[in-house]
Amino acid sequence: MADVAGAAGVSASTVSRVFSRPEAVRADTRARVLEVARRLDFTPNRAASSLARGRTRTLGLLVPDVVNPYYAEIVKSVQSRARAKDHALFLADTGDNPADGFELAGAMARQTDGLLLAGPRMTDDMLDELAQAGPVALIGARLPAADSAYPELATGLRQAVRHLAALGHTRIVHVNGTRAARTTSHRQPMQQACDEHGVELVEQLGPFDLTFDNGVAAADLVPVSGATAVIAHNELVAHGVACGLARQGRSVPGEFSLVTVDDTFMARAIHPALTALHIPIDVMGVRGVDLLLRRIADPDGERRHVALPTSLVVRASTGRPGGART
Amino acid sequence: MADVAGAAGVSASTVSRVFSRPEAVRADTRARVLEVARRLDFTPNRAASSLARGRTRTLGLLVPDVVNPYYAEIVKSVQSRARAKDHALFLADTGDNPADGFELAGAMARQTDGLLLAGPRMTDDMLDELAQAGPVALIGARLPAADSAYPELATGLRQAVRHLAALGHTRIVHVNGTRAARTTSHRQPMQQACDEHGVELVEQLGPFDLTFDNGVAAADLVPVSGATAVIAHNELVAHGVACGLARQGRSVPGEFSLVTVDDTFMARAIHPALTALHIPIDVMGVRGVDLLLRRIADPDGERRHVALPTSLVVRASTGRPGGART
DNA sequence: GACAGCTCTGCAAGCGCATGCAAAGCTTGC
DNA sequence: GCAAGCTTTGCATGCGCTTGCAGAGCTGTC
Repeated sequence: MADVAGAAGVSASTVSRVFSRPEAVRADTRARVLEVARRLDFTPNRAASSLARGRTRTLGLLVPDVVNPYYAEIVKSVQSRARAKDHALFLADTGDNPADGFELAGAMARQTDGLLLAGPRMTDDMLDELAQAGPVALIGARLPAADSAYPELATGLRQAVRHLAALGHTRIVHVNGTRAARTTSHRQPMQQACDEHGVELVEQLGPFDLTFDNGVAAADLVPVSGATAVIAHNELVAHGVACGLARQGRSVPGEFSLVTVDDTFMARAIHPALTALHIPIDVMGVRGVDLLLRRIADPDGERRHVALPTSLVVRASTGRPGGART
Repeated sequence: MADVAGAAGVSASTVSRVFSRPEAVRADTRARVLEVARRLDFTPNRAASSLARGRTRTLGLLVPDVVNPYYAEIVKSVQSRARAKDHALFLADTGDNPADGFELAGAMARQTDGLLLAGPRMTDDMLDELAQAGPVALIGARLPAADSAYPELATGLRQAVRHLAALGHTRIVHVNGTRAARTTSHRQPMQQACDEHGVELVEQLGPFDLTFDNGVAAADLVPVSGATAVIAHNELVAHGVACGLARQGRSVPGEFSLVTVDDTFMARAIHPALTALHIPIDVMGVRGVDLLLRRIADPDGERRHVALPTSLVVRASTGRPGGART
């Protein structure tokens, strides 16, 4: 920095200001400094800047599993937004273990300005503690402990039920996970929607997480449930169900209709393409970043919860029961 | 830090040493300091440490598209290895544009100790420049400019051809991309293997990248090619082909056999599960990180190129041509 | 018992940038 | 033409940690 200052005939502070608060420097000096900086290939050292400011301009993102396309899309969206806001992104893959996630989050909190938790796998206590310790925003889950951007699934689920009912289905299986209230809280609206349309609802809560393999296992139970349609509570499990049904030689949507919650590129990458409850993941990521940045700027501001609308995208995996023509 | 030093009755330097070079401090003082640090909830400030040492203990990873499971698995593996080696990971999604990737890489290089490039979408000149400027390692591609961990595809491809020939196929389509030598360099071994087994090879290099949509498009051309088997040069395009064939009502492996290069969870998440040329992505990520760390430690060491073995995993998407029984 | 050779600890000087404060330069109004 | 008020710049200090150097404490040897 000193070199640039010398070459441009100004003091180091002016050079510093050119990069940190450009509006505080007269336009022509600024231009001159920038020109010299470019010529000397100078860029402010981030570490030094972080130290002096007490800000790292870095955000941390924790996801349970980057390989899951749902989270991969969140990562993509968050990364892009963070970059647009001139922040770098630390990524950590926490796995399913709450303790690991908490520990990782703690470690990360110390080297970032704030944390973004997507699909957090930790107890409410842990979350409270993290949110207490520093800026935190949640993506894809709504919890009182921190700001959050989450999908408003209730109306979408209602839409899905209506769609199936309209096609003539009278008994639906809902393949759901068991991971606490965060995924089971949607039984209520589902049940309501079914009641409204005179559809029977079978909640299949198997003792499992929403994984592909468990979807395959669930597929075995579908035919014996007497239902003709399945709503899977995430896409991985939906693909498992689709795959399991195919292996049994069952046709979709001929014998069974299938709707998935979540809508990543994979829903369109199989045949038949899945009818899906679309969640605007990209928007969720953007809003998450914005919430976090706002919290960083104003640690004591009011807590915000942003609900994103979901909607049904009808594709090829749903049809009339029994394969009847419309 | 001063507080801890005071409370433990030592100087700040000792506290610093406890965290940065613990072996240089006597065991009992170390224990005492650690105890006090724990009690006061003290952790060394990364930014200050980075500034003083000139090392960030941070690695940067650039991928063209996190949503592509191939890269997602690389991210997972790299992240985990970096963490095991006590380094944090910056992630950037560069998209397909070489210039963007280069610019992002440059920005990232300045705030990390080294860069990991997975499936780099940039010109050799850009790569050279980056490698010149700082530690760089390549994942999934072998180029002279930098250390690399890459899949040795030739033998795997030969295996795939042998497999198809053994099943009775005599004409194979190879759906490949056009992105420079990095993906087209495998025509040679393919051709050789085909010659050895008396199989005709149709190289379908369409003017496209290896995306899902282009796979769907390629599927239209498969039936008219007269071939009975397809080898897709990455998994996305393979899924496109599978999907395209299914939409046309063609059966796999009944009418057409399909082999994919790359083997992510998606290969098993569709029906029929894809016969795949397995690439040990996790190992590749680990080796990439190790190569980079070694280069960081010894910037002038000899350049290394680690070839990872690939092998064919036979699943349900390949069979005898015409659906004949074995 | 003295001295060489260790190990362990403290001192002090940075690492590269940000910023409060004061000085210098400029504008505006009367 | 001058003072008040604003903008622009430089000085000096500090952010929290690392590390070369030197002194202090120890061990072992002759």
